[in-house]
Amino acid sequence: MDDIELHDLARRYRDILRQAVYLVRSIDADGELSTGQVATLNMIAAQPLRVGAIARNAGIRVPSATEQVIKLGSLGLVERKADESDARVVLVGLTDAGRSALAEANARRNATMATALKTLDADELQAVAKAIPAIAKLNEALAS
Amino acid sequence: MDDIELHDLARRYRDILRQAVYLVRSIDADGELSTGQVATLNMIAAQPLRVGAIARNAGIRVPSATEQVIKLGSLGLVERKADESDARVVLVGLTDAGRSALAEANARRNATMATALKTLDADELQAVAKAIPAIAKLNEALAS
DNA sequence: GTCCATAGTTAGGTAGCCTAACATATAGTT
DNA sequence: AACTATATGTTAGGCTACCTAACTATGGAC
Repeated sequence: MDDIELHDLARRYRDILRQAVYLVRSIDADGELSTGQVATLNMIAAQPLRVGAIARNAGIRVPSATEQVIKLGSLGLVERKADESDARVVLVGLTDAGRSALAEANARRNATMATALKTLDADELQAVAKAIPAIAKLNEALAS
Repeated sequence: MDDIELHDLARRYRDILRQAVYLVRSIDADGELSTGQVATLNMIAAQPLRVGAIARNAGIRVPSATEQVIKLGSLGLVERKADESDARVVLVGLTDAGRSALAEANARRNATMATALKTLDADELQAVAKAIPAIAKLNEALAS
């Protein structure tokens, strides 16, 4: 694929992405938890993470992550634990309430998306499914 | 495609989209114009729009659009004109400076995206290209 | 002409990000 | 062991972009 086509693809991809960004935000606005909050909860679902790791994964600075953690903590969704081997470290994990709030939020968001996906025909669904790994790779390339 | 698969696709699609949202923001952060500002300028590139139309297209409220227009106006990128047939209406159009700033911003963003696209192989590029119309349709479905 | 609807602005508030400055803990050096 | 440099978070203060509520001015219906 030559440069001209590549630039055209870039333009078209950016166009739909811009729209999608807005839509994701509006889907998320339905619930009580913001996009960023759900993203943070998802991150620590598998195992507790330090504040710095949350910041890095979310693409924000450490003080912003601290803020988020404080907020989520005051909502009772996360808890802060000490790291046994390093007293500087704060480990942030889900509470039971956090776990169920996350499950609910994810379910609602996925359901909305699934409903939208139903409007696509089989070929289009196939196209989206096939593109996902490529987009994931693209995301990685953009991240660096 | 049955419901279970659909929900799985929804989840995976939401995952990469969430990442992409963050990346779009970080790409945009490189320039002097914010994501929203460029989106607004793009909107009025073809023909001047009223403040209300800008708000609707951008998915924001009218007062927020007013703010944006004021900001862009003070940067000399847009100009406000009266509508001849309705004195309540404010038409917002690009100035020459706005047009060239927009071209520059788009070029820079597309170039960044094109560079990232170069890391994909032919099959992956094909997959992205094919998915774009489907995603556009999906966006429409989500918008309603 | 009165009344309601529409277009936009102004005022005031909030969420979520930022940088700079700080406190504390660890690790490395002598 | 003491001294210094590095790493982890928090606090303080500020900015942008959004919001709702209240307002002004124009337009349209009756």
